[in-house]
Parts: sequence; C-alpha cells; structure tokens
Amino acid sequence: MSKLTLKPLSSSSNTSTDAPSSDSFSNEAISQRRQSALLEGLNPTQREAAEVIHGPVLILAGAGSGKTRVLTFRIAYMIEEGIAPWNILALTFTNKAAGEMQERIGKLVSEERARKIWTGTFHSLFARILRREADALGFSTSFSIYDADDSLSIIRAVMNGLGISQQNFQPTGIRAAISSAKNKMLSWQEYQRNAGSLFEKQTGLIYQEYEKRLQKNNAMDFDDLLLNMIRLFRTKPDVLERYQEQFRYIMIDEYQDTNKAQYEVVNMLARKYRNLCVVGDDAQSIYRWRGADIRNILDFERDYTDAKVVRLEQNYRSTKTILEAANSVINRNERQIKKALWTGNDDGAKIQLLRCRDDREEAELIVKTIKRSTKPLEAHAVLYRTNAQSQALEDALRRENVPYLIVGGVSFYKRKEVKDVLAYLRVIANPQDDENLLRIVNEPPRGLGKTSLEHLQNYAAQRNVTLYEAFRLADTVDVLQKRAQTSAHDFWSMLDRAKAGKDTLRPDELAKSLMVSCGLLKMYEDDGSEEAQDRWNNIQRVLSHLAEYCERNPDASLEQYLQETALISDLDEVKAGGKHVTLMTLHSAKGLEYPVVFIAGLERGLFPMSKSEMSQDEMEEERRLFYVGITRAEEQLYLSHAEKRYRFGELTYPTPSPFLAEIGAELVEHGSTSIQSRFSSGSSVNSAFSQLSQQSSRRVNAPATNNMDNFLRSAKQPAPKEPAPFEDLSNASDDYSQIPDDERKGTIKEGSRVQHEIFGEGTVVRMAGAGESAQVEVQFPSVGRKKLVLRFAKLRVL
DNA sequence: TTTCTCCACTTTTTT
DNA sequence: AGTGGAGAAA
Repeated sequence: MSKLTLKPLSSSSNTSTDAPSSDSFSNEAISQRRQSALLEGLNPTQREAAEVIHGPVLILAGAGSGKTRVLTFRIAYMIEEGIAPWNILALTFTNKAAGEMQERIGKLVSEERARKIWTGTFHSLFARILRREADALGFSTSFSIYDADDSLSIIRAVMNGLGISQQNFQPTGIRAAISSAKNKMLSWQEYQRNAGSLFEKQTGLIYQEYEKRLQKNNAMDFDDLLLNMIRLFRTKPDVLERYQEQFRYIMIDEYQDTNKAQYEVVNMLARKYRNLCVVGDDAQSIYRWRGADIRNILDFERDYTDAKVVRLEQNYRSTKTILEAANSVINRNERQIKKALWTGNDDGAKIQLLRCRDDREEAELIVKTIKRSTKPLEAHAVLYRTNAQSQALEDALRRENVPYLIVGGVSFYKRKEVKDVLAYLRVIANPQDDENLLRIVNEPPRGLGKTSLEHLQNYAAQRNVTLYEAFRLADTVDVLQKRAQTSAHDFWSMLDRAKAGKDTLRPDELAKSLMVSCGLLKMYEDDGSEEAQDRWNNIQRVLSHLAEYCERNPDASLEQYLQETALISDLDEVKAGGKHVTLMTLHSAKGLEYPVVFIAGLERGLFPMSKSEMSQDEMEEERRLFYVGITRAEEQLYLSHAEKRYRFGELTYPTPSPFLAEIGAELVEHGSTSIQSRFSSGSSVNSAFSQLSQQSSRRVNAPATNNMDNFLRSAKQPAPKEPAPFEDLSNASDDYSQIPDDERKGTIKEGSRVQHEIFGEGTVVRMAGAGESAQVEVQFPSVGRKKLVLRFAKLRVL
C-alpha cells in the first residue's frame, strides 16, 4: 500500500486549479468534478500520467513512486470518462498483481464495472483467448498446458528417441535453449538454420521433435501461449481485428520485463487504436535471463515517436536512508536510464548489518529481531536469493512459533501426488495428452512396465492413433502378454467411464469419484507411512480446492479449472491482512513493499549469485535485483550474511557480498549479533563495516596488527578446504552446550558401538556429511537400521 | 516385470 | 539434502 493519502474531497473546489468553474449540473460537469476529485490524491506528474489516456504513453516509474496507484487511478479515470471497462486490457506480471489492481479499481468505481476489465498476466489471458480460438490453430479447446517439468520430461523422452546422450547435453540446458529461442520467436526451422555449434545443432533437432510431440498431445508449453497468439494474429487478420476492437485501451505493467514475443503481440493489438500505455523501470529489470528484453522499454520512444513520456521520480515509500542506499547501489551500473529518484520522507533509521556465524544463526537472529519489533508480524518480509534459503528460516520461525508464509518455493502444485491428480484430470479433459497418460499409468502400479508400454506406444505410432486409443484396443495388440492386455484395457475403461461423466457431473464430483476408482487414494491409505498420509492429505486438499472453485464458479468446466491451476504458482497465494511474516525470493518480491525488510545471505557467490565466470551484464542484473530488494523497504532495512553456510549439503565459508561495500558506510550500523556482543570493543562500527565490506581476501593466519584486525579475525572461522567429518561438531553451535561433555566428545566412526536413548545399543554402519548435518546410519538389534542426524541423536559412544 | 538401491544432479531467479 | 532416474536383483 502506498503511504500517499488522499486529501479530503471537500478541499477540491479551492485547491485544484483544474476544477471546472462552471456551476452547471450537466452530466459532463458532474463527471468532470468527480474526476478531479478522483485524481486529487496524485501529484502533478502522477496526475499527468493518469490523465493522458489517448495515444501512446511511456511511464518511467522509479521504485516506490506510486506506479500501481497511477495505473489504478488511470483506469478508474478512463471508466469515469465513459470508456467501457471491457475495452480495457491491463496486463500485469503476476496473477496476484492483477487481482489486487482489479480490487483497487473496484473501490474507486464499482466492483461490478471493475470485474469487466480484462486483467491478468500475458499467459493467463492468452490461455483464455487461445482456448476460445483453438480451432483456428489446429488445437482442440481442451488443449493441455505444460509447465517446465512437463517440458523437461518430453525433452528427455525426445533425446532418448533421437539417441542423444543426456550426459553430454543436459536436458535442462536444452530446455532453456528452446525456451529462449521461442521467446525470440524463432521457429525450429529458423533455429536449425542458424545453428552453429554442435549443441545448437542437437538442440535444433530436439526442438523440432519436441514441437511435434506437443502438437500431437494437443498441448502448449508456457512459451507457446505467447507464440500461438502471434501465429493466430498473423494468419487470421479478422481475428486480430476482433481483438483490436476488443482491447482499445491497453496498459502494461512491468514493461521492462517483457520479452520480444510479448512485445510483438502488444504491438499487433495496439496497432489500430494506439492507446498503449506501458509502465516500467529499467533499474528493476530482473528477468533478462528468461528472455526479457530491456530494449522494449528503451526503444518505446523510437517505436512510438509521438509517445508521451512521464517520469515518476518522487519516492513515497522509503526513508531517505534506504533510498540513498538504493541509489548508491544502482548508480554503479553503467547501462541505465539516468534518473533522479528522491523522497520527501524522513531520514529514518540506519540500515542494520547482521553478521552471523552460520545460516542457522542468521535465521535465529532475524526471527529474534522480528519478535522484538514493535510492528505487527505482517509488516515484516524476509527476502533471499534462492528458495533453498527458506529452509533455515522456516525452521527458526517454527521453533519460535512465529506464523509465516512462504511465497512460491516448492509449490504445492509441484508435489508428485498433486501433479498426479491433475494428470488424471488432464487426461480426462484431453485424451490426446500422452504425456500425462504415461505419468499416471503406474500410479498406482498396474503391472504395466516399460516393455508393455513400449508395445502400446509402438502400436499407437503404427496405426497413427493416440496412446489412449491404443489402451482401448489393447486386446488386439498381440505382442502384449495376456495380463498386460487386460490391465491396459481395464485402465482404459476406468478412464473412459470417468470421461463419460464429464458432461453430467460437476468437475469436483467427477474428480472425487475418479480418485476413488483409479486407486490412487487407496494406494496411499494402504501404505500407512507418514509420508503417504501427507500425500493422501494433499490429494484431499486438491479435491477440496476444486470443490471450492466449483462453488465460486458454478458454470466452470474442468478445462477452465485446469487452465487456471496450470498458470498459478502457489495454492497458498499471499492473502492480504494475514498475521504472518512473509518469506520469498527477491524475484517474487518485485512490486511489493513492507515496513521492515530483511535481505538474507549477502555473500559472494550467493548474492550476487555466480557461476564460474560472470559477465558485466549478469553482474548488473544481480545489482538491479539487490536494488529491487532494498527498495521494498519502507522504514527499516536489515542486511545479513553468514560466515558459514550449507550449500548442496556441504559446508562453505563465504565472504561478504561485494554489494555491501556499495552502500555508504554512514548509512549502516551493526545490528546486535552474537559475534558483536562477544567481541564488543570500543571500535567504531563504521570502520568495522568498511573493513568488512572490502571482502578481504586476508588469510585467517595473517598477523593481527590492531584491534580491528583482531575483531575481524576472531570472528572468522578457519576455512579448511575439506572440513574433517564431525570435527567441528563440538563448536558448531551453542546448542551443544546442553549436551554433557562425555556424550559428544567420543569419536564416532564406522564400527563404533553406540547407545541411543530409545533404540538402545547399536553399531555404526555408515557415516555421511559433516558438521551440523552429519548423519550416521546405525544398525540396532531391536529396530533395525536407522539413519540419524548426529546432531539430534544424542548418541553415546560405548 | 517390478522393485530396490545407488548414483547424479540439483539450486538462481518464474509465467 | 532431497529427489528422480538408471541399472541391477528378485
């Protein structure tokens, strides 16, 4: 929420210079007066951006400059002006942003009218349109949408078919190459023509086969949702014209993160009426890696020479301190549109630097700080570079009983059992979908192994029928064993019975009965393990989610539900007003703001994330990401880094992020870390900070020359290349102080006899990992072999 | 043919 | 550290 407040309406008559002087009560005058009232709360520049609703407009909106506010007021203003809501198209970056915008507009005009505006992401909106126009493209309306995982498994299958080794060419790399080609609107033919290296040649072949596969499955991947729109508009001018008429006013948020294909569609749609308004900030472009083309925003003025350009440079969100830090960071980037972002807000508190011994302490410190905070829980957000970092934070929050919400991350929809349920439903909706059919054949196991499936696939290929059809005719496939024939046919008739109910049953009823008849629920029931229980629960969650959906949308079809779930990233979308801390990646934080923000893991290699070599461009993108993170904060910003961190299950000793040195030392002070309290000398925090931020390559064994060196040195852990297993067990964390000395001192190795509190005596069979995550496998006579985390197991060496 | 075990890969970020 | 795939054993 912007902190900008609306002035009271009553003041409108004497303060607004644009107020109509007429006393007439004609419709026009009334509506004009209401408009000025509507736009009253905007500053002159914002107002300009909102008022110019005809012709091309480029809004360069700095972070926190009230961009969303301008957009919502602009649309509300349009509606007040008499523009039909259904002629307005507003494309946002996430579904959530779209929903919020619609809600806010609803409060300004009426909910009823706001609902008629076309809002959504490029992908969700285009999926809707393509569903309607599928025929024209040779798809059926029930086409499936494949996510990145689905794509990957097809690519694997295709590579197997072509005999391309997955060792030499990583499927994920191929997928990225294909996706990037699609984002540049290169067909497989064009790609093959341009292919130079062996990798590109192979990718070209896979691309071709991949496309064939999707077509055959009546499926589109995420990129196709854009590409097929372009194809549709290019081949059917009448369809294009229909949508040009439909979307006479187009607005695009986060324009800096659009790619070439999106740019193309937008230009096609806007060509006729030219009422195109794009909003963006080149400094916040953080999706170049997935094809976003910064040129789209840089070239807008060239493409639309008559474009009105508005710069929003006043920041209403953050304190002077935070904004200054953000500016000093982003100014290190060479490639950017120079902007002068300023704020009238107070200086505010200094930025706190939290220096921690390890990731666990980092998490604890953050949680403690949140608990001490006078602000409500929901005022806090913790941001990090990689999803993996949420684990430690989550643990700490749970230990301290602090409610939290993780945005994104390991999405509910990515869970195996959830994907299985959706796969069943997709096959019912789209029987051509071989991919999803194969996914569910042996879930639960139906005695149809690799060989049987190969026979069926061959049969389908020879007769040029779908795999689904091959299952139906399984009895006539002589190469199949009798048992496999029956099994395959039974499987088919089970699915077909469900399919027959598609038009009579409500989608949720259909799903429920299908889950019973397919045996998936029973499989997890019979298993009885805790994990199976979880999975069973998750299936129930999907079913009740679907039931809820049907309640809300009584006329919705199964296809509609599947389409929406394919494009939603998380079932537990951020619910506004929840009483919880929010955790998310820096990428998902884009567009959000919080009074208190933590950015965790400011370490070289993690943030900025670096692979072997990093180009200037990549570095600048990381820096923009840091800029985005800083500017999420309204009042207080905490930056933290740890000196030990587990990555890939291994202990690493990272140095502080070079980004820290890019913030003026006078803006920062040390938060109370355990390190500081232990070594609190009279040292100046600022010099400590600047020393630290030089990410000194100083060796640990360098001679201490002064107090400062002492300070830095004693806080550092020795950084052996390969920490000996279990070696630092005794000093890894204060928690060990709870364990009596005699219990942890003894050296555990393979073959050791150990005593466990519950399991009794046993023999160590195997050991793995180091430090806190060290594990032992112990053979107990009573309960058999157990894998234990050494840290928790409280083993006594005998 | 299935199931188990081990191995390799993953983690950058997302519609 | 966890997951998914490939290969070997039952």
